[in-house]
Amino acid sequence: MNRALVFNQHLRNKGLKNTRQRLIILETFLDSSFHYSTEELYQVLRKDHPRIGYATVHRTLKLFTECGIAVELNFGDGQTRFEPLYSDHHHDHLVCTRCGKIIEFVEPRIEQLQREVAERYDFSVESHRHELYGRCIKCSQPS
Amino acid sequence: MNRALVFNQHLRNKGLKNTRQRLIILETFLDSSFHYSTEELYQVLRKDHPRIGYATVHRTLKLFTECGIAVELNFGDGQTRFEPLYSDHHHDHLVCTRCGKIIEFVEPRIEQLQREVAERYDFSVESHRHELYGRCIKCSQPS
DNA sequence: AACCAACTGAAATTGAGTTTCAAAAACTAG
DNA sequence: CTAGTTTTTGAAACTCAATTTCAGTTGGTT
Repeated sequence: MNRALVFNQHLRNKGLKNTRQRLIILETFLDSSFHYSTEELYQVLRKDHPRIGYATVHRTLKLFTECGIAVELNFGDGQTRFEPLYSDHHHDHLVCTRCGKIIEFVEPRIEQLQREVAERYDFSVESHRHELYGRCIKCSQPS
Repeated sequence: MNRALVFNQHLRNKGLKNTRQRLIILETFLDSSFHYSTEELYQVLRKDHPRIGYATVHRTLKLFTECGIAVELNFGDGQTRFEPLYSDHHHDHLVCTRCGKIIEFVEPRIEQLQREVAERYDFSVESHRHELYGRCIKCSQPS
């Protein structure tokens, strides 16, 4: 999946415009595998593009989510984070509560059990959230 | 586990006082299996106890969390919800995105796989969050 | 080139959560 | 029981991320 293309399609579909700011934000966002919050991405962009406003960053991240090239994540720190989707490959997260490091994991057997649980309750699943919080290896070393 | 007792212990331990408001909030909270947000519990309490303030409800729910008789949950609707803990029995949630219904589920095999995943990344888990979002049986019937 | 709808960025607004503060209530010691 | 001390309460103020507003700007279409 070419994410820039998907984004442009989305703009066209909705009669939106292809602006300089949106391009810059898209590139910066996709070039990183970091899980940015709006504020963090805004700060990064400000270095090279001081004229781009916070509201524009916010609105553009919402557009990314709308067209499926990003997902909103919430790790309970009071900030919504946005993760660029590199593929259709689903994964979940380990979140270090000390250093904030985020590790992605894939475990098909868990996915399968989720389907079983849903069936047990006649529930049709649209999405899920699964995060493990704790200490990454560095942060669990004795200091 | 007697939750009222645990709460009283907690108050004593921290040199806090046993007030009328705290007792009322505790009873109302435990008498329901509902997953209240602060606002919702406040509205319920207001019917019989119009003098109890929002801030008191908020602070009391925080106390419940501190002493372990409640947990904070966040289902992505912008409101923190509080779940009374009836036992030490861990469970996760199915959340209906249409009617808001919350179903609790237990699946030890998922818990086991979580431990395996954590081990794979040398990660020591402190807590986790696992929610499936979709339609409950009523909301997936053709209307 | 002209037009118009969409966009931008600064500032204002929203809303959940939290804190403040003066009056009230709960405990403690006498 | 009473006085004294500390915590609590509730209303209002504040915080902070998220969202909206709006006047001036830009994109892209004719």
